Amino acid sequence: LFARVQLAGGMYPYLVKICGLAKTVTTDHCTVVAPYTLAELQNADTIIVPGLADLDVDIPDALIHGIRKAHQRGARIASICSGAFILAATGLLHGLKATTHWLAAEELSRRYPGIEVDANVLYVDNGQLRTSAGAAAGLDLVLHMIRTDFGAAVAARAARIAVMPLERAGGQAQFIERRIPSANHGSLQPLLVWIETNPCGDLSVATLAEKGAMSIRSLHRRFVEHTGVTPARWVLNARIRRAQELLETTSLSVEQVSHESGFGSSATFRARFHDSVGTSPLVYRRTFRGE
DNA sequence: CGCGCAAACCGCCATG
DNA sequence: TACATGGCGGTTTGCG
Repeated sequence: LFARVQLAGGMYPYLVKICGLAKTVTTDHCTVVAPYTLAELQNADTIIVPGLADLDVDIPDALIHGIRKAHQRGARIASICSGAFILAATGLLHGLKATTHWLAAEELSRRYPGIEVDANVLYVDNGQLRTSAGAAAGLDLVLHMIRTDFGAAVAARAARIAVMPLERAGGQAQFIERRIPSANHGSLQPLLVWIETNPCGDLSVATLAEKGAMSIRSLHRRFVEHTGVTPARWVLNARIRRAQELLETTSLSVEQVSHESGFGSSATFRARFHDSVGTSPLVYRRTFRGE
């Protein structure tokens, strides 16, 4: 996913290098070739730690030290799946929230009581340190990084290339509820998609409830349970996301952007935008496009 | 900024 | 009994 990211100017912003202790790593089902050594950890801006096939193997000291050193240097470090056990072994996750594959969550919590393990999220973003659940959640996390690095438009293109949804959940929420396959009843997914594609128009909780064929009370409960935020908050986040994309990719006036994103007035839009993003719409556009 | 009003939120409880 | 639903109403939030 990283390797295919392309900016508007045609350049590829990420250089991906696979490194390891050995030149080749054989897993149950395939062999991975790692052309680079662990020394590469000290040059990387972002380090992705993959999962372990066997949770009981000893984590090599060289790897632990390499990761710690890179962390001190300020490198961004993320784990996928049971890779959280490697990060946990470095001690860096102590006192932080983290996640891992749901089958391994209990074990992680047992071994490292200092880590607040949450098995119900797709990924946890602690800024410099991030952990993600199963393999697919790793892609969600990477997409999230691309979005914060280069904006929604670039991330959207990467998502399209990978044929995956840009946001399985969202906005400002730092974690995302994982959908368990069996929990199909009353899925919010169609509603979320509808909100995402129709930011303008009537998205009051009353119409949302009607659209989702449930009561306002249930809608509210479902949203909090599955997304971590209330319905109105989710709608607001979706509108901010749309506004950001419009600011990034078009030259529409703030007035037009606010209207196209579903805000009733540009005054409200400016206020809400500043609350969520931290800057005004025009400043956001300017800094995003590079002066 | 502040005002007035409507919507949203959420604990509580009844119901199926 | 365990659980999901949804209505009520007091309080908070947010819009114009």
